[in-house]
Amino acid sequence: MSRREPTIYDLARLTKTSPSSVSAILNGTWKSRRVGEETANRVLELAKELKYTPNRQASGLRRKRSGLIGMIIPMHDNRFFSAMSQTFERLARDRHLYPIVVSTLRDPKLEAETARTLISYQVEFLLVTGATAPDAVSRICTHHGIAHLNVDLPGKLAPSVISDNRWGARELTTRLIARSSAPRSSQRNRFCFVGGIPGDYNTVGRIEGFSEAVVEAFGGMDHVDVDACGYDADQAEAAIRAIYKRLGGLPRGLFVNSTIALEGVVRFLKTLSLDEVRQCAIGSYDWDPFATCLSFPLLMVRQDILGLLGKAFEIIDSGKFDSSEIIQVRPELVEA
Amino acid sequence: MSRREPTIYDLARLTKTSPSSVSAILNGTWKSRRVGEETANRVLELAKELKYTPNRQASGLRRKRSGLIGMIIPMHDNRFFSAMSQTFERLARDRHLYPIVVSTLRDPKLEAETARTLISYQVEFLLVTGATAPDAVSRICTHHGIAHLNVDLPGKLAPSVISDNRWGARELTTRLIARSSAPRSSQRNRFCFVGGIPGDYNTVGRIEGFSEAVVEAFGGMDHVDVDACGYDADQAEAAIRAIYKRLGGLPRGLFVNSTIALEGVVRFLKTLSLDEVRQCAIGSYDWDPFATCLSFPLLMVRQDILGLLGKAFEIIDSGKFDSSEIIQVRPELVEA
DNA sequence: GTGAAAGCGCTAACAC
DNA sequence: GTGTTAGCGCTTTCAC
Repeated sequence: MSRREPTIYDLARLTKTSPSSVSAILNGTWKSRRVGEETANRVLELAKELKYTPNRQASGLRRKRSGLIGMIIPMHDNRFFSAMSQTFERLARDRHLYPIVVSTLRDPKLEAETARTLISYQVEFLLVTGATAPDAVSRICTHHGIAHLNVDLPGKLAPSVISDNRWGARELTTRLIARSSAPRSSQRNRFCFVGGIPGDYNTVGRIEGFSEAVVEAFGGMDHVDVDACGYDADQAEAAIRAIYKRLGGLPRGLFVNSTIALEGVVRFLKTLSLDEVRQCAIGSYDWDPFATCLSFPLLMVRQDILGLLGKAFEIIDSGKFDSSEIIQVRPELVEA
Repeated sequence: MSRREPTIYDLARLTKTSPSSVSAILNGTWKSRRVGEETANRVLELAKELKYTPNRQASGLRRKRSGLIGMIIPMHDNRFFSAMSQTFERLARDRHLYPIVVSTLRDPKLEAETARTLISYQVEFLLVTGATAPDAVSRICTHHGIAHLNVDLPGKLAPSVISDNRWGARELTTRLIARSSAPRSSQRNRFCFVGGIPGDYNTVGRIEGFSEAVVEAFGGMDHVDVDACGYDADQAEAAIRAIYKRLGGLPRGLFVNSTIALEGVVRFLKTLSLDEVRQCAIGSYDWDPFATCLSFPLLMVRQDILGLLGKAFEIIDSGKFDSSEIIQVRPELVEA
């Protein structure tokens, strides 16, 4: 327990070589250093025997890089972001970078603080995912010369890779319209949008896509039919209830902006007859495997996580962090 | 970009003090060092102006601690583990430890390798959550003198904090039995268990609890009624289909061992009439918010994540890592 | 009250 | 082919 960890000095002493040789051997750098094969083996063997573990703080300090790549996300406890973490880890490891994922709870202060802390641990790159204030993080990173980029929500001071919300929403809506049929009541012959936050970048894009599709099919759209009531099941439940009351029934189609909102919507739909619900073409922007458990058909937009992070790592690989280009990645549509 | 980051030497030079004073001031250690208030302010101000950020690799190297606490989990992309990550972060931060969560995909080799890497970054503590081979990780940690403990799945070489699976399963089953009623066919007057892996520690405990409750209520249990078919929706779907065929209908009650298995079960239940399904008392070991969307009542076991990690951090706070005690934390029961 | 200096474990010139 | 040495940026003992 209190046994000092062996260092390269110990290895050098015990194998009668020098620290520099040991270092080179351990790092596989012995192309440049023409170290004797026999010496190398001796060292490697002893290292294994002693279970030598390099001290990366020391190594990082010396070479001024840590081998760390950070990603900040709003929260772990969410299907989308946890899938991001999973894929991020894999892509980072492929590049021999050690991934650190930290959540910042949509709190701009915590975002900035986390960025600073990660920088103090000398992360080499930082992915800023779904940040509330990405530009503040960018300013910090830029000041410290840390290569970084935005994912999921764009910023103005670094490259951004985001979902093509507008395309996804348009496509989802168009397909819903195609599979729907006009209800008896012309009053209810409309599509409604529920969920999300009015100012939110993603919501804005989705409303745009939704509107485009509706206008194209119906020749116009009533703004009353868009209710960005928040990302919350209860609010969504209230929203759909209000729609139902206003129209005297369900609309021809419904665009639910997130699975959390979908929860609330379904809570309300459960109070209706299945036949009534099946008359309404329902889609959700966001994917949840549990949706297969619903008793009515549901069309979902599933974000292309590998596509998003793949593009992000392309930028990392290329080293071009200076643009503030926005790359859009199309999501896919999935039947429940 | 290439501007060298300011160090305490720069701050010392510019404020005409010494690195040691700057260090003390920046660390708030100036109780021990009786440093002049005025000097302190000068330094603090300049540090802010220059956006000085300490280099934690250097500091960690010197003081032989990193301020890092690691947790390995099987995967991010899972409700239970991602909730663990979320809570872990909070509890770690409360203790001024910086949390690093890494997934190891239930792969013993990756678990060991990850432990070694985290150790090389000098983590001060390691939580080993849901590990396939916790003892192998323990051996590595012990060798390097790293305080660590197991969570969710127990090991023999470190303290473990786990869910009381047996209690939870027994309670769930007992309540399901209480709310159920005998079907017309006596052949179907039984409870079935679906999902999980036969050898798996958690599944074993849950089957025990399930059996106890069934035996108590019915005076016996048929082993045919327990099908640990795997943690997989398709397998669970096949399992419930087989049960249905064998019994000529649904059993009196059903214990589904995980929400992923529940998905498969629901897929099958959707093919039946709602009335038929409502006749069967269904429970799931594991919680998912989406379950509120189901059209039949469901009783769920929700693991007490804060309870589990709270206990784990109690051990960390107390510094007693030498026992291999197993602490059990009771889950709670939740109505869908 | 403050400064000088040693050294944490490692890497990379540079010397031989 | 191999060893010596000077730091990386920080903390901490010790001296004044």
